[in-house]
Amino acid sequence: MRPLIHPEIADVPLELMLHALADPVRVAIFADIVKQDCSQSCSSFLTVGEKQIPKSTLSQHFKILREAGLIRSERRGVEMHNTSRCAEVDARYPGMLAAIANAHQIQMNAREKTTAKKRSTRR
Amino acid sequence: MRPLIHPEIADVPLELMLHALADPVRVAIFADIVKQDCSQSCSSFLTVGEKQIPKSTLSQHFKILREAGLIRSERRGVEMHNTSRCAEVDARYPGMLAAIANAHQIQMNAREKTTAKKRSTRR
DNA sequence: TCAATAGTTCATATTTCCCGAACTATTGAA
DNA sequence: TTCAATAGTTCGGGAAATATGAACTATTGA
Repeated sequence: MRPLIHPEIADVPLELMLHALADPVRVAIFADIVKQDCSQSCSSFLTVGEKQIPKSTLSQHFKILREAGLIRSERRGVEMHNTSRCAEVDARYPGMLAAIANAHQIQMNAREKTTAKKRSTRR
Repeated sequence: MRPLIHPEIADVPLELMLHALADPVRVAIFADIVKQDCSQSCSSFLTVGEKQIPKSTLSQHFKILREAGLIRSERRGVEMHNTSRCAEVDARYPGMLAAIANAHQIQMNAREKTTAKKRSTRR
């Protein structure tokens, strides 16, 4: 099993970061890791929203976030300890990750509202 | 020839916007349109950086930016008039596009420096 | 009416992505 | 130590998304 790759932020093209966040599952995972910036095992994301994510897919998603310099993953016994690298990224690209995480939250809130409305009108 | 689509910002998933910007050519085009927020024809981007972009590819790129709600394209005679929709996006997701455009600029500056260094060391 | 210019659409070859199956690594128990 | 359980990774191949040449459309100016 090859070692995990954690690139220097300076070596990550901006597009790679944006690509990593340009997926509903990954941006949700990332926003979650940022919010409660303590450990987060991979398997705690086997369901994201309503969706079930297969283990192998999840592993790929974490790899993409990792190699985009957005998170750091360390083994802690049998499971993984994932933390965000926000501070490092922020030093290079100020405010970007915060703005994206914030946007994600805004979108979630907007969705919450519309699904609540749908429920109340029996749709 | 079917009419161009300009969705409401509220109808564009955040991921679609990020996806649109997660490409080196598109983020360069977008940053340029934002910077000098006057007209920018499509064909003014037939070369981006060092790269030659085929016309058909460029057309796809503009379509993706447009349908992600990031730009507005209007016909002006024989060519296209592209403007950013930053203000509208900003109303929903404050600061996000500015932070990304800024990040792109920072990356460009960093690259400028390293290529200058390479040139000076005869590489 | 025609040629020139700017962009779009279509077809398809290529690339990327998803996910089941098999594998690896760590731990705790027998 | 061996074994079972748990957490994650890797691999392979089918599905989906991209890139681009060729053909097309729309507008203008001669």
